[in-house]
Amino acid sequence: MSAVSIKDVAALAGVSPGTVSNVLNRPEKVAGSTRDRVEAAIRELGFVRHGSASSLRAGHSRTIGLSVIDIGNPFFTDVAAGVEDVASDRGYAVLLGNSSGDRLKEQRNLLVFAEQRVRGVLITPSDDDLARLDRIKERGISVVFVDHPASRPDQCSVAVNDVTGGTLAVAHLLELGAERIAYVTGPGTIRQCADRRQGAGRALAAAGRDPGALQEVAMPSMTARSGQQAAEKLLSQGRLPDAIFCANDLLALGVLRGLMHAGVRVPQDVALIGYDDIDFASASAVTLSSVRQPTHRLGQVATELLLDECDNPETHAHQQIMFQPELVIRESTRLP
Amino acid sequence: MSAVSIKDVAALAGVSPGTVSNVLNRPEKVAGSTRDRVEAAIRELGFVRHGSASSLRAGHSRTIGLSVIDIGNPFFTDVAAGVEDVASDRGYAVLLGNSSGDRLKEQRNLLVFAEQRVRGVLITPSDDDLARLDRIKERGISVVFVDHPASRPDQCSVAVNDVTGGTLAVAHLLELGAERIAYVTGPGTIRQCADRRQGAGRALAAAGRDPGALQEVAMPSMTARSGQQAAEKLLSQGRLPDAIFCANDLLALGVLRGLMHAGVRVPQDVALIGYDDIDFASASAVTLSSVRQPTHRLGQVATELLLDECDNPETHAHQQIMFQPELVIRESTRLP
DNA sequence: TACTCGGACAAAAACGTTTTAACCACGTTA
DNA sequence: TAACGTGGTTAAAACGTTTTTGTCCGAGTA
Repeated sequence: MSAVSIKDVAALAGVSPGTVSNVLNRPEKVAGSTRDRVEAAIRELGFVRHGSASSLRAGHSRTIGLSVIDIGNPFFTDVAAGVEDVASDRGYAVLLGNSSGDRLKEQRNLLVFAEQRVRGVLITPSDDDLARLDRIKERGISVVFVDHPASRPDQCSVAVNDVTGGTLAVAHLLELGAERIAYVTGPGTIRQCADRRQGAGRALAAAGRDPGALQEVAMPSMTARSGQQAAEKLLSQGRLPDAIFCANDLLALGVLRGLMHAGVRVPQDVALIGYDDIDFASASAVTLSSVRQPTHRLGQVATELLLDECDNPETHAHQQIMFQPELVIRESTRLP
Repeated sequence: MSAVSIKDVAALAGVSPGTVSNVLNRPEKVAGSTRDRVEAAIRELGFVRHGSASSLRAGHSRTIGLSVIDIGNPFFTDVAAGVEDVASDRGYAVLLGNSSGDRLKEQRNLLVFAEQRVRGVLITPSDDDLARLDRIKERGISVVFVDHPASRPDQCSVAVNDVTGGTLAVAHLLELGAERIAYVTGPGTIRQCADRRQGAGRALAAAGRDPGALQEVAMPSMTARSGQQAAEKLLSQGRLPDAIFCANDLLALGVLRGLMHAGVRVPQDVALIGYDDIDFASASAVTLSSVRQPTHRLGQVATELLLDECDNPETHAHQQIMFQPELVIRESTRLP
């Protein structure tokens, strides 16, 4: 049993418990010689601080909560890795919550976070219901949005400009000479999908076309399976488009597979571009052009903002950071 | 601020704090009418228990630690999802630690877990150094191995029989009539790779062949990139094998891409099989045959074992559970 | 010499829960 | 009638830190 407490350390070092606490938390406040003695005692006894006791008294823990929509999506996995990176560096632990897009589960996760008195919460909200998050903030827990721009100036957020991304993708397709373009997307309620669609419209307008002239195929989920179904749908509708823009890479990989199955050549017959630039985009049989997001960075920066807000509440200025996406051209839009 | 404590609830309900604690933890010990009153007060005040105070006094938290080798690998992601599932169901929070295969990081994560006084730890150990884990167990923290059979009877583990898996894969290739088979694998120190190799040898022996007659290509990492390099290596060595067995799907996807690039047809020219059956295996241009592991289940069962060990220490019997893998045949080994 | 000042540490009170022992009223049993 | 449970509740003592206040001692100042 881990019976060794700060008192044991204090006794061994011949100081008071308060002094041990000081070397732990404000080493500069204690004289060098005593500090050495205490540190030696800590090592000798294998003391590790009791986080619960610490946060009970201090009023806050060294833990942050991360709530994502789908831990199975490589996009969120990359974000999580970025979060874990900097949190772990700063000695913070990460509490993981996976909502699976379910509001109830998200709610329950937030409750668990509240019980654990996390220092702050990183969340990719599954919808725009902010009242729920206000209840968290009333508890003095900071909240930072990830991959979702905050609509209010009283909180931080980190996102990537999806409108720009949509423009980049479709402008690229237009440059290839595409006349008829299809947009394979997820549910219309998803902000990312809508923003990317809007960006696509801008690219069309900039080329002197009708911004609405996009054949839209909306699927209920954004998985490879849905992508393949979308391809079948397109194939059954007679004349294929010249180019297809997919709202994420999973959809695009599915579309790619559906097309190849039908003997349609990519990019010779149809050009194809995805979104996210997940690792598998460059590993598919025909490597996938995509719109890259600084995913890992997203997680890192969000965590840094959160920890800054926690550690320097008075000087902290809320920021809504918007990254810019980047076009990645690979075989699926490169004519031989 | 979340100033509402158990005392406030007690005051409003007209009972003592101890009674509130009882309705929270042993509802059956308190009379129905008082219970109702207390629960009403809890709802009215929006009280949420202070986890730190609770675990400080109770001596244990409602938190478990999960340490994985690579959160970017879909295999581990699936495991994590399974863990999160049952932990969340039982009201436990999951602390995530990503070791990236780095022993130091793994060490640091375990320290953080110890500080948080987690109830137990789920870990896919990156090596067989058990002394480190003994230090954790001395602290009264239970440890369950995930995807790694425990070598000692004093702890639980959940794993999948990799020897069987290797046998399944190679027996299948032999049935297809393969004469010359290659094994593309990761570092030899990884137990999974070695076990799968051993299984492959058994299949060869069972077919009356030399168990060593396998062309081995060992790569430093088990990613798609490495797989592609492996394919290039095979291509440069002159005559290709009839069939290739890869130690995981990421490698296989890379090999597939490398072969297709060189105009080699799969499965007509070379049959290909991977391992893990990650989602992307069925989404690639040529769908990938693979050896399926009950990944999600692995995470679920491991968590159930851990929580059982924590909640019923006296009746708990340590178990080393070994699941059986399953062959999944897709296009990459299916002759037209 | 008397005084202040500041650095280094100690003592003790708090943080919000859980848990133990004590208590009380009220039937049941001898 | 007296002793004895018994179910329901309370009071109070923990749990291991952090933080505030206080004390001590020696150096610097007048």
